[in-house]
Amino acid sequence: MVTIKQVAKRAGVSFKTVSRVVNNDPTVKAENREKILAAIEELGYQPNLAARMVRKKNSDVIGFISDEISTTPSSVDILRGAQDRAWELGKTLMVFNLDHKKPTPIKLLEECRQHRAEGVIYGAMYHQPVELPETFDKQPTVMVNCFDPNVERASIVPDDQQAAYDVTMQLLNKGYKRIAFLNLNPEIVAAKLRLAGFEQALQEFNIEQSNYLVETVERVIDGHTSDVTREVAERVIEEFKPDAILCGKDLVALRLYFVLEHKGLRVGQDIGVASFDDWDCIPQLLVPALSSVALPYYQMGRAAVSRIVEMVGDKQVSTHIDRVKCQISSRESF
Amino acid sequence: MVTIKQVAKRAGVSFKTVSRVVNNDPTVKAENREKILAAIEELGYQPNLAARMVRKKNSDVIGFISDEISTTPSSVDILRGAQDRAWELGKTLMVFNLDHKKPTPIKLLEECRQHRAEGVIYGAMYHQPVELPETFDKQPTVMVNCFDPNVERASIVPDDQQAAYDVTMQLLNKGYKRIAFLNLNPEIVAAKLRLAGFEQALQEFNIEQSNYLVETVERVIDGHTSDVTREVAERVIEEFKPDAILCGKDLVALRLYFVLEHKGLRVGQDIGVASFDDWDCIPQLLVPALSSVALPYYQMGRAAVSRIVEMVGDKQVSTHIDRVKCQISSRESF
DNA sequence: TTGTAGGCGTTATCAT
DNA sequence: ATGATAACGCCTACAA
Repeated sequence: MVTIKQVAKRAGVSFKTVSRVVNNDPTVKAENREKILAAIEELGYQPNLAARMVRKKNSDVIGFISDEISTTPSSVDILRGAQDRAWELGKTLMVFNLDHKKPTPIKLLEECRQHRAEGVIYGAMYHQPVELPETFDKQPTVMVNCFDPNVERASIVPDDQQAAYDVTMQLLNKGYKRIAFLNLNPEIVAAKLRLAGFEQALQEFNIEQSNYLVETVERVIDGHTSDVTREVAERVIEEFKPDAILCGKDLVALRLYFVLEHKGLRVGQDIGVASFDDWDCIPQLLVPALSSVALPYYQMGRAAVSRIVEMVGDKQVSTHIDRVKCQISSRESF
Repeated sequence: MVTIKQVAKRAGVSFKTVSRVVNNDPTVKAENREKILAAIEELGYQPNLAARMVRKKNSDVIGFISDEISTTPSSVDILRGAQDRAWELGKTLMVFNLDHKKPTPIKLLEECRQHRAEGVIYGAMYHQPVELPETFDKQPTVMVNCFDPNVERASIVPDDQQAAYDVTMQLLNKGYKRIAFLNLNPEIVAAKLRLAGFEQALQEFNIEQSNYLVETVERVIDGHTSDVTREVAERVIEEFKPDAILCGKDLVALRLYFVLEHKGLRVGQDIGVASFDDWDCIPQLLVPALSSVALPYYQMGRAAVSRIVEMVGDKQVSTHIDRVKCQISSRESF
């Protein structure tokens, strides 16, 4: 590999002058700068970041420990956002995956520290509580799409309650009066928060208990989650006769579309449908296109990096939880 | 940060002895090893990889330039596979995303070289030709899910032709006699290869041209691809009356299911359906569950890292193209 | 404006 | 079995 000294020799100056050019120090004679830049070009010199890192105190590296994030199709956007923001700020994101049978978070954190990461981001595949080991206190840490139920830690999560409130309000404002909510497994954080937002909106409209319904479409048996959307949806439509259905995620809506197609009910006309996730191409693929509340994963990823860089700079630890607003992608299903 | 010297002081030995312990050099007295390990534990010492890298010639870093890979839900599995394999081999994968309006591949390659990456993997979101700049010749390079149409370069791609051949053979063996193939945009590599595999199987069964049909379900207008599965499927079913339909991807099959539901045709009974991708939970979500040929993304990611590590070790450049076999996930749709 | 000396944390060499 | 000493490529401080 080409070193700074070889460039210096080629350009006929001392290596320090080359260093100045590389680091944009203005105190270099234009003529020398030209020569040096030419030499750099010719030799294909690239500064050795490792050597630089040894001498300087900052590594410009941010660790990202992703708890099955890249296993889940939608939440990869967190990584994309984080990557993009890191690039903008001149930082390098070093990503480590954490799978079922894979290294512990502690091992991955050690890896981060060996690379002298200035801070560490811990991201989860879906909004959930995560108890991080104490070792995470040793450097700035930001949690994305998760939070520590015991310790106060800087966190970025989607505002699920606002999301449910907003979409329910929009349904009510459009005149829907009997809404059924096909919620996810009630144990998960998002389901709880969305239920709260849903009921909050209903209260504002003074909708009575008999005029709305909440059902779960996920059965958990032995830790395995199975989906029962079709049977639940059929029953709900038969017995409760809703004029609109809010789905816990796009895949629930997708199954619902099949049920409605089968029953001859036209989405957007005979019955309104709304959903959460706005996952990839699924909403546009459906006919009519599904209105869905987008989870702001990309923004969350960006926010996480912004936050960690702030923490590294200020040294002041602000441990508040950022709830990122979710936007409704309005289409034709209600 | 704790240095090796601080550990040495604590343990009452020279820093070189500590270095030996850290690097598993057996020539250290057991008693001293104990003391040193204890000191390391107490101080929370983590070796500085940057400093190590300055001294050693190998960085154990592999660069991964992902061309919109993480934008595409399925192909992230390439990254997962690469990460996993890298971890197994004691390497660190440094991932850089390449988006539409983002840094050029050349810039990202420079980044890799600044980190002294031992080799670079270039991954694409879907099987396609990619012309890499000449600068990629300067170090071991492996292409995943893509290939260079001009230069011979080590590449890992899915065996689309075999995939189509296998699934078509399976359809024919099960007794289907009039197969319609709803293929993707014929300009893309996968579509061409699959068509070849499809026809190869038909020939082996001596199926005449009048007894199979190939249609495109993607319209490209001004560079934008739009899907016309529904209208094409309706026409094909009406006019050609196939007993089985092979879909270019799961999302095409998904749309087809709606058409079939609408027409009252029962999948797996009145008509067989097969597909490519085996994308996430979509195949299982459909009723009956969709049989689909899985793209071996995870394996390809692993293979890419294995390959680059070999190249780094052997210095002998083998530029052949690895075609990774695709497995059929058999379910109930045919 | 430029160059020299010293040091960052580690590994390699060669004594002891 | 252990420890000085040099070296890696770069940056900082200071001197010229």
